Amino acid sequence: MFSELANKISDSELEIMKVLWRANDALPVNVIRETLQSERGWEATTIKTLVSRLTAKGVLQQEKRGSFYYTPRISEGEYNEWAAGNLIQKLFHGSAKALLSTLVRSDELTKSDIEELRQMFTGEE
Amino acid sequence: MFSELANKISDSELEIMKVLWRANDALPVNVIRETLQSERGWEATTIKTLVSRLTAKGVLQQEKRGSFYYTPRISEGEYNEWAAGNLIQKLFHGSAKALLSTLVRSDELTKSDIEELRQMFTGEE
DNA sequence: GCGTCTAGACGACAATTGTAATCTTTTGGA
DNA sequence: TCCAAAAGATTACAATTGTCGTCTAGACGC
Repeated sequence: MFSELANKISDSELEIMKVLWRANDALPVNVIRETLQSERGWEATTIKTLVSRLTAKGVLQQEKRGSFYYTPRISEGEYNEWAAGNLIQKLFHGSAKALLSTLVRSDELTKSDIEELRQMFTGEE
Repeated sequence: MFSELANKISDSELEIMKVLWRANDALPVNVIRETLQSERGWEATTIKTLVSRLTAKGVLQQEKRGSFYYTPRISEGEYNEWAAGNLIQKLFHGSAKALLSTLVRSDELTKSDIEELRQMFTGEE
């Protein structure tokens, strides 16, 4: 039920979302800007545009407290779940196992990754 | 080393790739068209455009045999690996385990999926 | 040889995206 | 109270994407 929101987030916009998710709190644009200006070298207006677009799309919620503060209407976990599910549908015929097999077979997983996964599946609960 | 090719494939273009991957052989546009016209309801020119774009991007290789036959320059496995790795980098800080945890915690995996995965990690080889 | 059909080239056009500049309205400070 | 700085709105503009239409040059049947 978040897919309508999630599939509207572009790559650049995602950077905005990440800042808000990390902050875990409503933030005004200038705080987002401070973070992303150093991290990505973006101009202030670029950030504003992205925030506006996300708000227009309904992905961010705007709240007036002096200036505007923004809150995501979709959590990082929800988004990540959606994105993973989306990939699985699009490329792996809906089979999470197929995705896993691909990862195991590729260089994506180091030996120690595999060991951790093994523990995840054999370990507790 | 396939990332330059992979990250240029758009969603619609991917449908073309899937047909070629399934065929596992070079195909002329009209065969691709027959498949996709029924499956997706696309007009012939739409298919041609997508094939041309993929060729221009270097993702498909064109070979003149009477009419043109097309072959992918990236395999489905390579593409899927790239896409999975890309997702992991973009959303899971490079941790395949984090992706897995998300899948396990979400509805993406059924009980029997999890059982299969457990076997994958504890079973043979 | 002539007309038709098709493959391929080229053009089109709106929506989205990445990246920003400029204009306007607040607003906090001297 | 007036101004500069910040915040927000508006505009911009090229590239990509999704979807097609049209035009042309061969290929094929009669």
